[in-house]
Amino acid sequence: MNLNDRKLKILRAIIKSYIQEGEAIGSRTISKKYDLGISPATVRNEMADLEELGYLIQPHTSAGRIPTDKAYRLYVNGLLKNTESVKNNAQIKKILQQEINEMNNFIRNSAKILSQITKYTSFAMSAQLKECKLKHIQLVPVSDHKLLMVLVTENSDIKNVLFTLNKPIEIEQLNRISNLLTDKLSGIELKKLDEGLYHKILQEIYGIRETFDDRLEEMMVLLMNTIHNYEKVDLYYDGLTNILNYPEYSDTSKAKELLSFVEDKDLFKKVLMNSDGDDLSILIGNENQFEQIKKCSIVSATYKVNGVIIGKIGLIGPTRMDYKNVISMIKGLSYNINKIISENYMDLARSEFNEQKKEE
Amino acid sequence: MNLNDRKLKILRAIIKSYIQEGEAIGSRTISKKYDLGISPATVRNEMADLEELGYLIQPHTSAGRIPTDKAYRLYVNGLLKNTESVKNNAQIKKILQQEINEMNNFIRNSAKILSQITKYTSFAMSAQLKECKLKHIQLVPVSDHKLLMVLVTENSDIKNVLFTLNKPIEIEQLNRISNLLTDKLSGIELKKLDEGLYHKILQEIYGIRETFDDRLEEMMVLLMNTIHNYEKVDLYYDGLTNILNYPEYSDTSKAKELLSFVEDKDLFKKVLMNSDGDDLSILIGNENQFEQIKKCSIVSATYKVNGVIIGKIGLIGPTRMDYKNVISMIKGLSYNINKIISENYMDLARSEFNEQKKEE
DNA sequence: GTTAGCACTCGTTTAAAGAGAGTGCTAACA
DNA sequence: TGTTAGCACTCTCTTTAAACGAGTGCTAAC
Repeated sequence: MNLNDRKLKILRAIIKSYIQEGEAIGSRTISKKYDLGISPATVRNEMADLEELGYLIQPHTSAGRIPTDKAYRLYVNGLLKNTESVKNNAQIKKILQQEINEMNNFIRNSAKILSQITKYTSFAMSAQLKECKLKHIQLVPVSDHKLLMVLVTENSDIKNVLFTLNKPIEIEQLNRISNLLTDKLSGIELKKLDEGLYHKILQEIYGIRETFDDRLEEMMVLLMNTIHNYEKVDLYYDGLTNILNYPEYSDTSKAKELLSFVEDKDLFKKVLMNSDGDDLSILIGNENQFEQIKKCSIVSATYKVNGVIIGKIGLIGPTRMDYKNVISMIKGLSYNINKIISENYMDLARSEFNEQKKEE
Repeated sequence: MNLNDRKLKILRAIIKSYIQEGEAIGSRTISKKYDLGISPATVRNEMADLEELGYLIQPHTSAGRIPTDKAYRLYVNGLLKNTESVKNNAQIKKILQQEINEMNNFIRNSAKILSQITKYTSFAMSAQLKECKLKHIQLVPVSDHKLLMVLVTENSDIKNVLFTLNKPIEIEQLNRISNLLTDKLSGIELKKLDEGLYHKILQEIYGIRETFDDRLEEMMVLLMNTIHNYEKVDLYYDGLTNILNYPEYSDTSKAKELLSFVEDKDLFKKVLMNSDGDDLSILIGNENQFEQIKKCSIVSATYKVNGVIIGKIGLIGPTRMDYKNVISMIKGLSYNINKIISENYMDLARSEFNEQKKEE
């Protein structure tokens, strides 16, 4: 038994209907609404076949049928081939108009708008520091025994790390050390900064000036430890309560199960870090690793600087998600995000910048 | 008609029962469980009086009675007089054991633990930048046209602000400007930094060195604008889904109403900023300003550095909140937070520091 | 002032009946 | 051989009615 053209048409009709209505659909409705020119009885036969093939299930005898994860996967794969991406959506254009200064805010705002448009729960995750190359290191005094290290990566990402010192240190010395660290460490991928490289760099430094700074070694050790322990990945979500709009979660205990899962950032980070690094990743129902979200789908896209993935943005919702809309939205969004990031962080021409230039 | 001793006892019994069970309570149960030595009929008479006085209401004729906001207020005021605060709670002590480097993380963790202990939704809010005095300013290059300004306040709070420049600037110059800004602006309350003071400072600077830096004025303007527009207050919450445990919110639409309200950080910030600056603030039901949370109570405490309030931490839950427990928890928590903050950020002796010292 | 007794109220639970949607199967049709 | 009408059957959801029960307010007695 094969998926002939008619079966496909019927399946698509069922999927579309279920995505919209959220209720099992019967043969009569299919043949009437989606006029395929065949009678309910014929549709019934085909539906029985589709069930046998694993694309449909019946919640109970006298109900209609609903699509399985397998059906959604087929449907989504079909959608992905005819890649349409919304580039001119008015709401997505709002994102373009944002004043973007801080990357984090920009991404968060984008996620917020995404959830508002789609009515699903959106999220945004930054990449791990380890994946990045350093560009600049600056030490800033905070109090006598507290010291802030600002790490600027080549993607123009900024990380703050606070230290506790055992004795105060003067600003001039901080600046000298900052410059030295920047000089020696810029361009190096943080994950490569292991014991070996660390000693090599220290050697180099001592090679230049025999007795430079008694605090330098302490700083280097702290820096090393920090980078090795810095697993922190920012995770942000918005529109959590959108989940409560869907009848799937009208039962509070079901809603709680899902919301608790999403609220647990560590858990949710695992989900996202395990999803592949494709530009567009779609995980449908059982394709998810964790039990609590096996009735959900997650659609996410990456955003990049210099071709390096620096984060993910996407949506989570019920498996009967409006994939068509969601995919084109997220494609359009990530296209725009990447465009804006490169305009802003690659120091290319930027409208605002050009305007200011004229006035000089 | 007055609130005599017996009425008070009965009212307290009803409140305690309702807080625990969440269900209207009748005269029979009161007289049996809380053996006050009076019959149900007598309790009934008193309950009728209490209803007339506005302390109780009946959901419907044949139901028991539940306390009104007025009753909770009376009860809470009573609790506040006999100030007990949990200082030795094992779970709160966990907070003491945290490794605290960054203030934000420390406060967030504390809020997280608070929600885990109490099973309500916790929040933590940082104070506005404007309220603080500056201690150090450091400019850090991010890219050719991006510049990071790190502001360190006297409370050792750290704020990052990103600028877009219209032409690149060298590191040496950045450091010089940083030093100058720090020199001139440290100790000044940010909200006092208005047009007048700004010009005065610029004059002073030009007085010292006639032509110092052509970029200095640009920096000052940016700084000014930033500080004036920097309304950002961090708001964090945890245990959002705890709300779903309470029968009050077993109806998804009710849950959604409340959760959406809390999720809207701007709205929730307003609530918190309007609450008084007392060490402990309790808003019960209708005492709240916004319709969406008039069936909730909010209990919050402040935390301080140098006597200046730098944030609030607290809980939101149904009006039948376990005030007794919550109050003592939050009191104990804020006591410990303040203790830890002063130990860490006032550069007083700290155990870890002392241990390190020995090894020298 | 307190309490037992009792009629009354009203939401909740339980059971039964009915409606409705949809199916699978059979037999007839093109 | 594929398609379709007809029909009995299944199962959930809704409706209706009855019984239940918790709690009250009032009255009269203690």
